[in-house]
Amino acid sequence: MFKLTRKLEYALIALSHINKNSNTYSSAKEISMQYMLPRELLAKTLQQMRKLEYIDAIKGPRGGYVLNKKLSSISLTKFIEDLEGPIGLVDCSINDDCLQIDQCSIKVPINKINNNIRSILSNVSLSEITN
Amino acid sequence: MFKLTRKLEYALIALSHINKNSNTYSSAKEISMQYMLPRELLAKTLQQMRKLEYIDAIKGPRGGYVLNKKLSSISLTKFIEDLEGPIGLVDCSINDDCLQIDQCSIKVPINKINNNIRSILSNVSLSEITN
DNA sequence: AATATATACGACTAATATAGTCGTATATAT
DNA sequence: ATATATACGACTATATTAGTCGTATATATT
Repeated sequence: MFKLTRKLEYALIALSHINKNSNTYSSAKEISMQYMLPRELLAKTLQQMRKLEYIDAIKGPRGGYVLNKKLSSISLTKFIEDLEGPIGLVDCSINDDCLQIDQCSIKVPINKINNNIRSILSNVSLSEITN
Repeated sequence: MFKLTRKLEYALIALSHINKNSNTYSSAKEISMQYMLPRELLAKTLQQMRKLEYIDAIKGPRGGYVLNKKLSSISLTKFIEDLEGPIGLVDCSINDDCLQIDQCSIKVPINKINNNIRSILSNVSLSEITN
């Protein structure tokens, strides 16, 4: 319950690695080998992070990725939602199509908890995870 | 991301209903109709809650379920983990079989966040959700 | 110019987890 | 006796997540 996806795990591990090796470009190959992560999936994740402008990509031999944003300026909520979509304990925290309408007894309290979780994650920056 | 399972949703809705109708027994049929929940799945969920002694069951006509525990005395962490197993953002918060071992850069900070989430949920009682 | 190495990306398959159904047994109030 | 309710295991369906593959493109190096 409440597991992070592997994509997120890999993304965080990759960012941590790229951050610690900011003097060079880190390639998908290098990261996948060092942490024993499936290469192609990691590559896709890195590509997604580049699209989201978390990192920059340099093609060709000796190429790879570098940070493009200050990790301390990114909250975990933003990062998770950028990669995986909105955080919501129940569907109706995200959209409105629920048959229950007024019948539903738990919507309000669940959404409070949802906000609490988002707020915890908002108070954690990526640098706290990748350091 | 971070969605509750339907089982959990149904369980909370059912508890809320049973709680509000503590003068009679609430049946699976009645609850499933009122909230438009799939009957069999709800029934299973109620059976699981009975096994966990959250509710008592009475068989036969006019039978159904009643509360067997004070909702205010049960934390959401306990309830979720009883129904769905341990809360853990990553597998290594739960078990130890990870190839990474020392290599892993994110284990410690992730586990801190995990504890924060568990602690939020621990400070919410079922009565806060079902009232 | 040729080669090797790297990212980019869409299409695909595989694996897993969640959701939901069905059949049958048992208890009990009327 | 009958109807209504829980109990429960086996099963199927669906959705989500995880992972692979093929092909294109850019570029440093020789």
